Amino acid sequence: MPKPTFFNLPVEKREKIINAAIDEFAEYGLENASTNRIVANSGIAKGSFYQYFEDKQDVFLYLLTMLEHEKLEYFKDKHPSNKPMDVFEYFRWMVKTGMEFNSTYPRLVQAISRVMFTEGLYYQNFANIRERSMQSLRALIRQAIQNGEIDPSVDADLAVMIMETWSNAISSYILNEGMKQQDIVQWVRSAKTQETIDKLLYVMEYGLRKTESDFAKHFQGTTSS
Amino acid sequence: MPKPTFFNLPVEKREKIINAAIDEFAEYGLENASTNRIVANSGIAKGSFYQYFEDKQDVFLYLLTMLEHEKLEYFKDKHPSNKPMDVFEYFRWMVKTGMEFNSTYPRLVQAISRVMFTEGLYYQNFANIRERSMQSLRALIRQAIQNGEIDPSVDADLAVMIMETWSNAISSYILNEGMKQQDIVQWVRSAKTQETIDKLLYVMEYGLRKTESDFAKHFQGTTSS
Amino acid sequence: MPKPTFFNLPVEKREKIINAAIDEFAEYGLENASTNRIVANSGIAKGSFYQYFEDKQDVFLYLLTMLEHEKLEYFKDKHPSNKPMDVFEYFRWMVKTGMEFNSTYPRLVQAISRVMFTEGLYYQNFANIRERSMQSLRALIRQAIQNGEIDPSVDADLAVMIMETWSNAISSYILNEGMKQQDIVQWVRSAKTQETIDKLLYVMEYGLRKTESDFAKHFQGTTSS
Amino acid sequence: MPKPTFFNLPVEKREKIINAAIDEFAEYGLENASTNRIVANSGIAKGSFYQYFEDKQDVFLYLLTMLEHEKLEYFKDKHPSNKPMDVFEYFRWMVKTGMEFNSTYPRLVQAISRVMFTEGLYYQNFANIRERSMQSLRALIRQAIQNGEIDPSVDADLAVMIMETWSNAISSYILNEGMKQQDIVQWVRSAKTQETIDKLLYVMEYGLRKTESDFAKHFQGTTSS
DNA sequence: GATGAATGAGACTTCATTCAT
DNA sequence: AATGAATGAAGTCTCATTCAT
Repeated sequence: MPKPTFFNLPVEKREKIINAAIDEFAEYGLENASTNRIVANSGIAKGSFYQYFEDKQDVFLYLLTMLEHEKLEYFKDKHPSNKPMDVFEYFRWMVKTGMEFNSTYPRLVQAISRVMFTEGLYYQNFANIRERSMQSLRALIRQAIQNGEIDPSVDADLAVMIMETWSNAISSYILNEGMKQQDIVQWVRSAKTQETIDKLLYVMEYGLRKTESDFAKHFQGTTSS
Repeated sequence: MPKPTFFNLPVEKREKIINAAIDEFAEYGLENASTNRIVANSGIAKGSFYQYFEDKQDVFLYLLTMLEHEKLEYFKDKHPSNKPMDVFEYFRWMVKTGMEFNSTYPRLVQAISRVMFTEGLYYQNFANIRERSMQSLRALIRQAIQNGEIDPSVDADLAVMIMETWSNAISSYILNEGMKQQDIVQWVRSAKTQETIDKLLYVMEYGLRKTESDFAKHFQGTTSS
Repeated sequence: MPKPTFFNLPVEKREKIINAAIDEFAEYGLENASTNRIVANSGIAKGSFYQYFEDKQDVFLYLLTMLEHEKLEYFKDKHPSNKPMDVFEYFRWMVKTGMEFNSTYPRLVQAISRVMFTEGLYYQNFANIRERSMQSLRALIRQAIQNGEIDPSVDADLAVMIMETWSNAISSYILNEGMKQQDIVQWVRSAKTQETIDKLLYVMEYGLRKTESDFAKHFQGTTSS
Repeated sequence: MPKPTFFNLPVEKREKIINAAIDEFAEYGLENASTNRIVANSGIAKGSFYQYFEDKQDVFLYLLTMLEHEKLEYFKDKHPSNKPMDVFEYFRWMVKTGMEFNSTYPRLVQAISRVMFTEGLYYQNFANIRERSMQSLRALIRQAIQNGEIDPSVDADLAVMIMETWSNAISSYILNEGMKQQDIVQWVRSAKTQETIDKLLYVMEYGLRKTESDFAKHFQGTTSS
């Protein structure tokens, strides 16, 4: 985490540094990011960087908490407080709200995705964060299986993996396409984009949902650990 | 491609170099791979490396063609020649055979996946290879929609993306889990692993397959370009 | 041009670096100059070199501007303001003042001459500088032909080439001999050296000067483009 | 000098090697010439090179003797046996025949000039060769002064330097211009080129020749060592 | 005699980090 | 608190030369 000196800086300067860092990570990843370029693009001195942060990774970790914080705020505002939702409705709301959020901070999301996907596995610190967000999804799904919303013959762990995969896939698909647009926020909220998301989610949901499907017949008595 | 000098080397030496390269790419990706470490782990002189290859990327490209070649051989042997299959049966066969193949060359597959996923976007050369393999899948799916095997209200491009996503997700899931096992080949062929794959494929298939599902009702008249 | 960091250095250090660079270029030329040796002889770290300069050529370009600057200053002081001079008097003054200047900065001049003569042709940057100084000479000579000071049957371009050749020849002759002397400045200003220069110039002048020479008879009606 | 193995080679192979070497030296000079490229362009093995020659310099020295040999042959054939000539006539004949020779072996001459001018000073071996050719010129001039053909107030050493300078200047001027032509041999022998050479020589000659010039008056009683 | 693989020194350059001012 | 010069390790790549086959 940044040192106190960083938070004593005037907001403008802080933002300049953060933006330079975001651009650097988005472009080069964490390992290949150059602190030299970051300070050059921030207009701060080399030494100052090390008075604000421990090192490169420290900056990145801060971006990560920034993202978490912003995401929390964003979701808090949008939470459909009183409607009762089944797990798929909930997941759809989560994914769609996530997309909206991503389109609001596209560079930040891009930078962090870039690093998490490519180098995240090798940094212990990141593994923890990933694990945390997975656990809440797993709890949700266990509940859904108990509620009879998800076919019980589908393994809970598999279901988590499936939903996580979809969440990531949709995210990166939307972000990639969106970066080509002029106004990404508007594009994400457009009817056509929303329909695309709906279709993707529907395909997933239809595969998972408990029906009088053949699923049980196919896999009866084989539930895995 | 490697220079002729490389192919004149004794097999042992060649394999030592290749293995060192695979380990390096698997661990660090392409950009961050260190030729210094490769030569150190190969037990060859720094100058020798450049008598065998143009540069780092040259080595990687060779691994790529190696993989393509081995995969082709592997699939050729296993092709179920005379059975008529629908697209899902075909896909299931492809994915399963792919898994088996991957478990036979796990390090190589891991190294290449690592690079292709994370840095592939930035190298024009790789984009072409990726595009080539996507096209055959796209043709397959167009055919399947015409044959009435896939719900036509699902966009063909989306279906490609969905199946590709699944293929990748299953691959990396199996590979990750498999690397923890003692005998990865045996583990992949075990009944339980095969069942897991089946479940994942089934969920996908059930989402996509043309049924009297609500899919058409949901999205009728909205088919996008 | 050097980076600002270079000019912030204490004078001593700057001179140590510059001297090491001059020695290196004088000894090895530009292409073969070794930054390794330069830093070793400067007593600076390898990385520091690249905080002061872009690269080798950057250092050399700086030496070039240094020379131009010093030369300008030197000539400004010595300009014989009010005497009217014909082209040969002017050329003699220029050459002699040039020799004096060279003897003041012999190593620098030597280093730069070395590079300009041998590698100058291959660097576009240098070609321009050379061209610039030639043009003023050409203008001078055209004028002299019009004034009847130079035999018009000598081609103007040839005359330029002749005078340039002489200027260079005298320069390198004097510099070579001078480097063997203890006190080069004093040696250049000695009566004997000055007489040698006079003789060389005289031979050239006598060949070019318009007289009732046989020149016109030899080449009448044959003036080439 | 090349080892005996070299001279046992079939002529074709020998020429291929020599031509590759000439091209390399002409392009890169001696220091920067790459034996790697020479063997590549010769189509011979790396080791073979060192069975034919000691090293790079050995090849170059051989080119030098080749040039000397060819030049001698060329001049022998063309010698105007019975005409009595004064020193200037002789010099003119020498320069013009030299030009013709150069145009017959332009690449070889170019390669050697390139190296001799730029790096020759630093190789002791070359200094000797240069000295040898200068001595014959010096003897010629001493004779000419005694014969009363050259103004005795011009120092003999200076006269040598002057004539050598001219010889070089004309050589490089003609070679440079000639390399731009389609048929360099024809171009050198053309009336116009010959006239240019004549003019240059005349200017030199007129400066040096003993006349009732002011030269003696200018420099009387000052003859230097 | 011919080959070409092997070698390690040295080329240029970038890097993250420290520390005196 | 801010600066930016200093550092040397590590990066990729080329080189001339040797030597076992």
